[in-house]
Amino acid sequence: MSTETTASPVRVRIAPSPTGDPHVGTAYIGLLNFLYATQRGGQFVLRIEDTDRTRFVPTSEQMIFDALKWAGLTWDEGPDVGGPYGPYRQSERTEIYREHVEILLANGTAYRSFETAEELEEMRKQQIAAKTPPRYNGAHRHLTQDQIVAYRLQGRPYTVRLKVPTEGSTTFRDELRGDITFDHNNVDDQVLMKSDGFPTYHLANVVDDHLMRITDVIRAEEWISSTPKHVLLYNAFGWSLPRFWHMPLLRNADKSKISKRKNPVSLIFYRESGYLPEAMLNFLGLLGGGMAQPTEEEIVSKQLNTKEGDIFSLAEMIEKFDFNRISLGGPVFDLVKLKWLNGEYLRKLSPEAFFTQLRATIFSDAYLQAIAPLVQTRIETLGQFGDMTGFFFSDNVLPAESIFLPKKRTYEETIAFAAEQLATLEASAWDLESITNALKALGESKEWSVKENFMLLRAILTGSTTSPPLVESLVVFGKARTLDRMRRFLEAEKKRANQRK
RNA sequence: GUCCCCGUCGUCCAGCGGUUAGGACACCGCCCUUUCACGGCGGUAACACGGGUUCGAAUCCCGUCGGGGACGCCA
Repeated sequence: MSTETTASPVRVRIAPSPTGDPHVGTAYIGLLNFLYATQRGGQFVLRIEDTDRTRFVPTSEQMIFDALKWAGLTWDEGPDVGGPYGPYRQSERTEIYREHVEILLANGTAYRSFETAEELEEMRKQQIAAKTPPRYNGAHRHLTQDQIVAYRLQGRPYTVRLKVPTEGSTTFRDELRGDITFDHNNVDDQVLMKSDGFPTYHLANVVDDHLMRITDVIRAEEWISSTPKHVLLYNAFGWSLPRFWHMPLLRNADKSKISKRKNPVSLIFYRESGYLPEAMLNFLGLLGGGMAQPTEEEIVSKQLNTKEGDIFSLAEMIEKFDFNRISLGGPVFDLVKLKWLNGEYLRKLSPEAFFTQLRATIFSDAYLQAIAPLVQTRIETLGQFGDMTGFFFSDNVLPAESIFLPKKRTYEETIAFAAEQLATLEASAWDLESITNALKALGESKEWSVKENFMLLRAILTGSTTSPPLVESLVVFGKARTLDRMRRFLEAEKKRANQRK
């Protein structure tokens, strides 16, 4: 693969979107970018891609910073630390994108498109029904100047689309896979600027990568099929291309792209559940190859236990991780192996350090202080504290059917309702009032009494019919762990139901 | 459906034309042990299939099949 050195220093970036909890995939790609830059004495940039106002979550950006720092990754430039190529938040760069869209409009590589979202949706539906590839039909590619002026005078909203050539193809080099070619009739006229004036990923990404002097785009494999659009954009601006490295996608056990339905994907979850960042990083470094296994001689000379080949620090990854070793099959994110690794790290700690870890996370003063008031009014001896709060400190809480099933409900409707509760909590802000209101609204719409509603959730969360106040407990236990517990409950019941059949 | 990517034990990796196909997790057994875990020892288990190329193919080529991704005014 390419080993040529460029005159310019290596600059890479990760570009997460603040749309929810920081994702384990962001940490994975972040680690890879970090390693690549560090190994080459380059810079690692963090850019926040917050151009989708409909999915924007205000607390998310800070969580991304915190989670990446927790994992042990640091960046040289970013919204929080600044840098010479800022701003590093795309919502603060809209003027830049607007100027660049004008360039494309002027040189004829982009055009205005006046269809509404509804019209396009209708078109897509018809195409899918007709089993043809859903693609923009190019209706407004050749509007006359008069028509465009007329539409604009009417105040009709418009998007700006990339004018993909009708003939020919685009070939680009993927550093891991070699040349990849896309025929232009398989490349859609991508929207570059939405009617709200915000750019789409494709435009913002290319413009920013160029302006921020990014030399290597290291991102997930899911971007391969939009890379020709990006290449066309670089060409339209007359810019030179960065190198593209598409990393294999993390997978669920069934090989589909990793998703929160089938795996805990929130880094917050791992932090709050007591995973060590070193173990997480080590595990991510294991996925996709990259780290050479020790040779037989090394095992002998360094007296390595064979399993030590799987255990390595960030420093060792910086030293040894080799991008040309990466294997292209999407690795399954295997929680079982992560847990084993985490256990290895935990056991290696000195007793003092282990205790410190415990006190910093699962038995932190803050956590205990939040829990204490929930039991004080109902406690008789301090010794009962554990009895009343065990579920806060346990990982495996699975209620028996006799506990969770309401008297007047069937098993099926109960499981269905629990799934609704999960969806509701997932969408809810994590405070007493929001959760209470969301849960009650759900109960009303499905005609579940408050009692049935809350008792079911209580059973899932605590494994018991008695507990400290439910919603207060939820708040303290945290969103990430609550959702995980509910998903595990649902998963366990699904398995149980299948076995009964 | 169309395009693109991928294909070694259940899972994660080794293997780069000649290996009894190796290691780790998981699983099973034995040892250690008052229990459980840790630790130690051992075991089950894979080159998707079919054609080439070659003296020789897990390794190179082609096809088939299988898996995945993309096809949004999401990223």
